[in-house]
Amino acid sequence: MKISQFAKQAGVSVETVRYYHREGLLAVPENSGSYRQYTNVHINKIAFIQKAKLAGFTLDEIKQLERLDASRDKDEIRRISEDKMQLLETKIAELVMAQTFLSELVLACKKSDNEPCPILTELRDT
Amino acid sequence: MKISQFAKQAGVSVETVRYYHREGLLAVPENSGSYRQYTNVHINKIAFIQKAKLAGFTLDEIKQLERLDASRDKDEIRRISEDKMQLLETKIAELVMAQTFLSELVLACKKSDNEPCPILTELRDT
DNA sequence: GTTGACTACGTACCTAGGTACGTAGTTTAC
DNA sequence: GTAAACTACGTACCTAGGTACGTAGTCAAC
Repeated sequence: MKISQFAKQAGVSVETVRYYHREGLLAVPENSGSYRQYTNVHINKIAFIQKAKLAGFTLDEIKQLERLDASRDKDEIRRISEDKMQLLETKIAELVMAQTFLSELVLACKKSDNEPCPILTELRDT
Repeated sequence: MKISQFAKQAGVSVETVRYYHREGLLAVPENSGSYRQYTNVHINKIAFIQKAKLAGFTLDEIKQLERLDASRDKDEIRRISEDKMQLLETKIAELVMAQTFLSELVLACKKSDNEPCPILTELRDT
């Protein structure tokens, strides 16, 4: 299939497909005539990229995972995955703290009557 | 005090101070002689910005909060804060899903013996 | 045989929050 | 009185993951 049908099936934009080509994430398919012919191989590859993104990997890391897969370097794949989990852990903790902080402020704001909003005074003074 | 001492006390870089000036987040202090004189007012303002960042607000939103504070618009401040909490909620849920997914994969990888690493095969097939 | 849709390619632009650099003026130390 | 350090200002650059646009080629339909 040609690029626009492929992009539609893969659930990304044509520009994104080209971007992945440029970044070396997605092999450029052979031409059939003047245009590139995309196949299920490419669909699967895009699906893999999307899933790895959902798992928190960056595009660079996804490229790296592919290389390690090719070289069957299981230990390194696991190391990278564990690092990523640690990073997710940290980010989650940060966001939870922000959320807790903010929810306390909003609660205080609801309780306050005609005083100035505690959200800003707390941010200023705590 | 002059900008470099101020930046040090505020815990940001000189470039960041200037950036905040450019973005209209931090008022440019009066000159004393040829150079700007920073005071505790500016220190407090930077501290406020840092805390609001920790609470998950973007610099644009922090500017907006200041304006609403000046106009004493408590309802709008609370609305923005609740929106932000919702956004934090969503982001946290996404990260937790990524983390859960990844931890299952790493666990499967540890259990596997001489098979190919399940992390990549799962990403490919699930 | 020309219009419209599609493709390929290259380059610029976008957000967010800065960072870095070059130039020119000023102040401080010796 | 001059060299080092500091300041002000403007502009360019950075990451990440794309998006948008301009040009030129190609293909199918009418």
